[in-house]
Amino acid sequence: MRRGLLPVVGAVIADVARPPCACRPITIEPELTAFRRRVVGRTIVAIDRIGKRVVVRLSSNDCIIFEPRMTGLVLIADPPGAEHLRLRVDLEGFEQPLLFWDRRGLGSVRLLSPAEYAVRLGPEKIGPDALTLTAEQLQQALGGSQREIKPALLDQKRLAGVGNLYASEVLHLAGVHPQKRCDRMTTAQWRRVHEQLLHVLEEAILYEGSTLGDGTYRNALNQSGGYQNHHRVYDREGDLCRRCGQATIERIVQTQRSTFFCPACQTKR
DNA sequence: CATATGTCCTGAGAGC
DNA sequence: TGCTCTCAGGACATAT
Repeated sequence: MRRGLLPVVGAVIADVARPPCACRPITIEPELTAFRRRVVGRTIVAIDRIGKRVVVRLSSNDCIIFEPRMTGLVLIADPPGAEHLRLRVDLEGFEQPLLFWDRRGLGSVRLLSPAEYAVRLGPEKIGPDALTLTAEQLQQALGGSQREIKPALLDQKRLAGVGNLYASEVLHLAGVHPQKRCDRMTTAQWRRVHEQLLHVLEEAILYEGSTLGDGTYRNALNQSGGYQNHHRVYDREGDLCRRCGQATIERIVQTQRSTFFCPACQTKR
């Protein structure tokens, strides 16, 4: 999503509007009048990412934080539908505005000053990023926990950027059972989890994400991803494991979230 | 402090 | 066919 938005770096914001929407409004902070006053005329100097959020850095040093959650999209293309368009950011000299579209409306858009950013998205709130931390940092972040590894991988305060789908995929390739307790993992197992964390995320980025059955995820140009065709366990309950070719994929629930795994490839030991 | 649970939202799909 | 019900999961507030 972030990479697809890079073409708007250098653009000047001309206006911001909240298109009329029959659905319940999402969180936009501050309210639109103040939001507009602080962004119109500013230049987009960078598009960054912190954990799962898109960070649009402005020449004022303020940042627009897009938090898409499951169904939110940040687009520089026509959205998937006319409904559920939540915010439009017009750019000088650009045909296409920057859009925030969110079918379920659990996402948000926030304009943060550097001081607000430091508090709300500081290291207390967002842990080291999954794409850049070392195996030692991963073990340091989660190794002392008594929780099961799979829910621990989703704790954004300790490790940023891993979602439910990818947690299952990573553990399958690492050969680690999702119910394995963090404090009972060996250093070799942490190294394998770290290795597959990078591998899965980099591959998923290469394929532009996973567009599941409901068709929600699209890249910044409103194109489908392709990684769903490479899933080894996610949403494959009852199907044959692609790794061992023997066992079938099982589904369990951990802290209210689905987990998929192969009972043969992923040992509890 | 460390974890777990309830909540928000909409539309797809299941089951009748 | 059309209705109701369940479920999907990311982050945060609240509970244990």
